[in-house]
Amino acid sequence: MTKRTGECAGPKRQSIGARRNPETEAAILTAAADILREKGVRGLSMEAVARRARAGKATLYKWWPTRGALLVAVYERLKGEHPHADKGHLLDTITDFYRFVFGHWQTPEGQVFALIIAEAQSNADVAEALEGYRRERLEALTEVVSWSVERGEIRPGTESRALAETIMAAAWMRLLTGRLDTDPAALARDVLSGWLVEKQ
Amino acid sequence: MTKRTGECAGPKRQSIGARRNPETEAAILTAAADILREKGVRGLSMEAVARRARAGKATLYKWWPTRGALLVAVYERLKGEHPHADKGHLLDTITDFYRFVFGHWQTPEGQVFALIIAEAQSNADVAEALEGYRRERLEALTEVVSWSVERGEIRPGTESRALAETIMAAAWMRLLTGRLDTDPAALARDVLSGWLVEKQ
DNA sequence: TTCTATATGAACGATCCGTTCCGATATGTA
DNA sequence: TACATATCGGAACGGATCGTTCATATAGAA
Repeated sequence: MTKRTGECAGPKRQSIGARRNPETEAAILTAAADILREKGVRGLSMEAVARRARAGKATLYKWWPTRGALLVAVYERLKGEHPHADKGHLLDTITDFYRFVFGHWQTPEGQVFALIIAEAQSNADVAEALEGYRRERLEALTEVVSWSVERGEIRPGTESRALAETIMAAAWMRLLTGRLDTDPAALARDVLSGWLVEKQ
Repeated sequence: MTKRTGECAGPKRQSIGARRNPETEAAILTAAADILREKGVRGLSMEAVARRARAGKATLYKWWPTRGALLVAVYERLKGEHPHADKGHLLDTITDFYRFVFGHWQTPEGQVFALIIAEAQSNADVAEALEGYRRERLEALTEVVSWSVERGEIRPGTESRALAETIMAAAWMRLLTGRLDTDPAALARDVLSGWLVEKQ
């Protein structure tokens, strides 16, 4: 079994003097993202990224000292905006939320997120970055939920943040167990119906 | 930086004829579990396991062709029973459930579970084993929830399996984001209070 | 006894690790 | 102009692991 060693892509760059070359940074992050898409996280070696980006390993290690740092950088670059458009009813809003994230996670770019969670289990740098992102997303989701609470859609006394975390956990669970084909509307109903004041 | 290469432990075994040596299997799985405890998943190389178990690499690869297969075998051996003692009230039952799993996941043995989930993101064998385990656990939890539904504790019309999955997802979320110090009672309340007929 | 399947230990070529050199390039300052 | 500075690509290193393949020894099964 001959192991295909990654091909080189793109032109070679040079130093542009006593400052960092933005093209080099872009080329490396692009190469890393491409490798992740094509070969998964197991194929993402520093060697392979340097080869593909036509960059020196010294350059790579200078700016991203660990594989975790590189992974986080790729992720920061790829992560899309999660719009939380308030649809007037929380059930619709969360259905849309699930539809959006499941769709996003099914794209090659979105699949990186599962790898980030995986890497975070054995890499403190990645874990820290993931935790920051989780908090950020939780706050945004909490805000949407709290609007619904103010409108009286939800049982009085409900803690918005707790419910938001439940909503988020259900999504992560589907991601990590390969069930992104779950029906967003059904999931939203399963998660939320207990909390809604007006029973459907 | 001198990298400590794992020590050998235990006696050397021999062939016991034209059949598999159960001592070899035990020695290898024990060595793998020990390495996981001591050095984490990054230290779990086939080389290191063979060295520590005083086994030949050929033997290792014969029975566990991939690292994922070995990880699953270790996990199958370590996984403890999750007792779902019905406490009469679902809130108490789930509080106990969270207390048990968080405690278990904080032990060296339990930490393997997070690594299994991580490995499942890039290893189909592990993903399949994880999915089987998830289904098994979900059924057990669903049963407990359904008892509660029958007792009338929960809003009528609640789907036991959906609620059970929500309960489980909340636990996984805490595991994967390093928040096993979450208060079990508070979490159970945050997840369940919307579904309980008698408020708070 | 002969056949078969196992277990250990050693070696192989290959890959990746993290680091360290080198020479070339281009900026900013004196 | 002259020079120090900082980057970049490329190559090499010692070490570790990978997955495979030998040789040798063991002992049950036919």
